[in-house]
Amino acid sequence: MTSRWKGPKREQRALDLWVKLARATETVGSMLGARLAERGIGHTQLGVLDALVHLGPMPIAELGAKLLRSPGNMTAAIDRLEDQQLVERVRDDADRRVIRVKLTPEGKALITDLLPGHVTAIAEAVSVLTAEEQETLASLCRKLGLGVAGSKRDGGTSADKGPRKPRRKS
Amino acid sequence: MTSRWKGPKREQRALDLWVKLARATETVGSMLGARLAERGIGHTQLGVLDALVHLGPMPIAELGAKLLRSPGNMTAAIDRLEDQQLVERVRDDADRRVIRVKLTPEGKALITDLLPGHVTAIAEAVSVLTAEEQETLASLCRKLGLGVAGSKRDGGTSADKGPRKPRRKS
DNA sequence: CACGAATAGTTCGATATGGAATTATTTTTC
DNA sequence: GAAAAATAATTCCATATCGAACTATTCGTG
Repeated sequence: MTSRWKGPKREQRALDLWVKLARATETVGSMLGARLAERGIGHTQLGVLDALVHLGPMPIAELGAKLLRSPGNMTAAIDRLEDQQLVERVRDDADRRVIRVKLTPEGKALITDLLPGHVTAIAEAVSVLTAEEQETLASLCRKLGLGVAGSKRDGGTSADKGPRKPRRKS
Repeated sequence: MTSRWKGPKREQRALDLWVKLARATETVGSMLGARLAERGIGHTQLGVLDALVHLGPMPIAELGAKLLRSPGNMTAAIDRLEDQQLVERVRDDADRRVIRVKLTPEGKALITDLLPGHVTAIAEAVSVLTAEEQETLASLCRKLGLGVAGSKRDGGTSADKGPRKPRRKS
């Protein structure tokens, strides 16, 4: 989008970068997504299963923080996993507000079965780049991601934090 | 997701790259999305308005091809733009199957007003990288995107093309 | 020229996602 | 210790997105 921007070179460069970055991510992402869809799970659900198998049962909020997803989204994602009997919700006795999400044997079996192929697919997708290029790309992405996320935390020009969301027409 | 993968180095590298690429894109994308949301439009809708203002009225299918979106998605996106009176549908007389999407004066005003700030936001977001880094990143993303998209076109191991979508449990 | 294939859009059902309001349960503060 | 503030999760609403089925129209071929 927004091709041929007739602004300063600095903006042309930024725009060009953003278009290519978004395209590449979307292309790889939808390819991986197609694989996962065959097993009936999405990116976020994979993330949940992966976190659970590697780190053990954990509260929903913690999963949300790790995967950068909203609470409502996590509830929905876990609902679907629960529908498929891949995870179960376990109320925490110490703090009864929290619910720990736990892999079922089926869930564990699925993620164990799925991960190797998923990683292989990623490796294949990025194999158009040399090892060195991959490392360069990863490093630049890291810098970019951290930079943007960091400046988002404090870079605001207005110092207040009150809710100021204009409600769109119903 | 899928941190600490204990596979071959090649896969570790690929996984690390994918995680960082996806994160960076998502971070920048949601930041830009927040800006656009204040004006009531999403990424795809911006893409539509942008294409129309730069290239003139065009059929829905053409927009879909440019923006890599499904037909159904385009219909929905244009519905919303039409609700806001930013575009209008014009039936083509020569070929009555096609509908040309056309900017309204309001739509033209909005996109004209919106683009400069959008590009500035992108430039700010990527400003953590030097000009050279931006160019390197863009070039690697281009190579990656083209490589994956290209191999997707022919890389299939099975030569048939029949519909073989296993229907998930309703 | 009629019929079947192709093409443009839409509709429908499902998942994905965020944000605001709500409920339940702590924790904090006076 | 009770009211207030904070926190965990859910619910509700709107948008986003895809794929498959469907409708309308055009094209291609015998």
